[in-house]
Amino acid sequence: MSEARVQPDTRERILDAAERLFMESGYEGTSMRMITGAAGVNLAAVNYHFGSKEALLREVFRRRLAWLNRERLRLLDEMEAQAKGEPLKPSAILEAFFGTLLHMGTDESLGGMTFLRLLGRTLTEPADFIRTFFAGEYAEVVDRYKRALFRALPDVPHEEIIWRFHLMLGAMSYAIAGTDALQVVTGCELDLNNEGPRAAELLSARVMPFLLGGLRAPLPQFAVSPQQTRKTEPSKAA
Amino acid sequence: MSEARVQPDTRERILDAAERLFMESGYEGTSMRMITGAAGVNLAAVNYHFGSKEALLREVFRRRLAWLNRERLRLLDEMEAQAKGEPLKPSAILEAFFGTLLHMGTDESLGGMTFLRLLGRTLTEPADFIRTFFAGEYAEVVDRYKRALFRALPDVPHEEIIWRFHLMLGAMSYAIAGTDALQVVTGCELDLNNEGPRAAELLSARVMPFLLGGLRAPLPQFAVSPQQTRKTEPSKAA
DNA sequence: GTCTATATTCAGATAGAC
DNA sequence: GTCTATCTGAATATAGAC
Repeated sequence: MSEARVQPDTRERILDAAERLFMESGYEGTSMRMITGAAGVNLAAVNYHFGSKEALLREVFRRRLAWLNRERLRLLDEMEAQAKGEPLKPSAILEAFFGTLLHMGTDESLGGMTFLRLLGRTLTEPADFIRTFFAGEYAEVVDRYKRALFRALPDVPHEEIIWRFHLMLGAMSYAIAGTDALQVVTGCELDLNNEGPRAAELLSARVMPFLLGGLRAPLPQFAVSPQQTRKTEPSKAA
Repeated sequence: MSEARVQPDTRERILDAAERLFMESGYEGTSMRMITGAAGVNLAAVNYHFGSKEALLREVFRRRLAWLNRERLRLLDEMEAQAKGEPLKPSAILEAFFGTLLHMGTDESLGGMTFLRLLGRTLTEPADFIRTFFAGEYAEVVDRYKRALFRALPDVPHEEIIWRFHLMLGAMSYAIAGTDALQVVTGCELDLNNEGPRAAELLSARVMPFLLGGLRAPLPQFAVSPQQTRKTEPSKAA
């Protein structure tokens, strides 16, 4: 990376501004003029540096997901090496997958809470090119973690595990992205916005027990077919 | 609001088309021309009948949420009357809140799966007017259900209950709205799209145990006693 | 109530001077 | 690499005939 010290690097400023604005207003709701205005650069600079608005969005994510994917794979490799062939604990798998994500929220150089919220929100953007982009970016990591969960929960049908993976992703995404949306719905302000870097720790303590509780909940009747699974008694709260 | 004649009712056709297109492409991603084209009506008809695109969106939701809110309140009233002052069971509360929602997915006259997915997806739309609209529509029902949960879980801090309400809403919304988005992420096709009316039953059997497991998961350490905010070990492992 | 035609604004993208 | 000026198309909305 060539450090443009004299100037605060046009490229980076565009990416930072786009990251924040896509988070606040969504992809369709953010115009190039809003981005270049906020970044303090010329309108033409986006197309010069990135080629198009779509390509800009992809680059906004690529620079963050590169680290996230690498870290998630590294942690899984490490845990599996230590386990010497034994299945991992579900809680350890979730901690690696979601904890790594939440860690980004504490580190501004990894995008901080802005990127976390952008990521959660963008997963529901309907545009086709966004969905195909994420499919490619996530494929390897999700496949590895899915297989780790299959081994960790040998009595649970694979389809059920995939469903619960979906549900955990959904809960986590809303917990992060929908902070203000859901606050409006539940009419109650949660202490996330004012906490800055600590927000991710608070989130983690709140969310991880919920996810584990959901993942290990009793199976629905019709899903138990292959071999009668011991009903995981959902340890009562409080 | 005056009744139109025998016609296939321009107003309804616009609402139906808008419901589907907003679900598929989002609010910003759907143009008036797409809507009037799909509905087979004139472009000017939307502004004649509804006044603006924003007002159209609100009306799309109002005609469905009227039933949903009424039914949710009715069920809660009924249960509370039968309980004669005793707290309700958490599972009964969730069944009333989320089961009513899922029931709409089985009934085409209530919008079917199209509306369910639209609702889940629209909760994350960043536009301001959408968020304030939902705040007003949801206020009463959410307040009533929150209070029912407070009574049902007297040992759990209110803030924790609200968080878990958020998380349940998020999981449910993604399970419904993000069907294709998350399928792309997890790289696995779930049997939702082809099941038609049965989709809601399948969803219910899959999702309700997960939600209950999450709601009743062990509490994070710091939520029990307000002073110590230690790093939390989310209780038991596998 | 429905339609045509149009006003107005704003979007993404680019050509070409510097 | 950066900037001005502009192209082209599409968006919402409305005026006014029928």
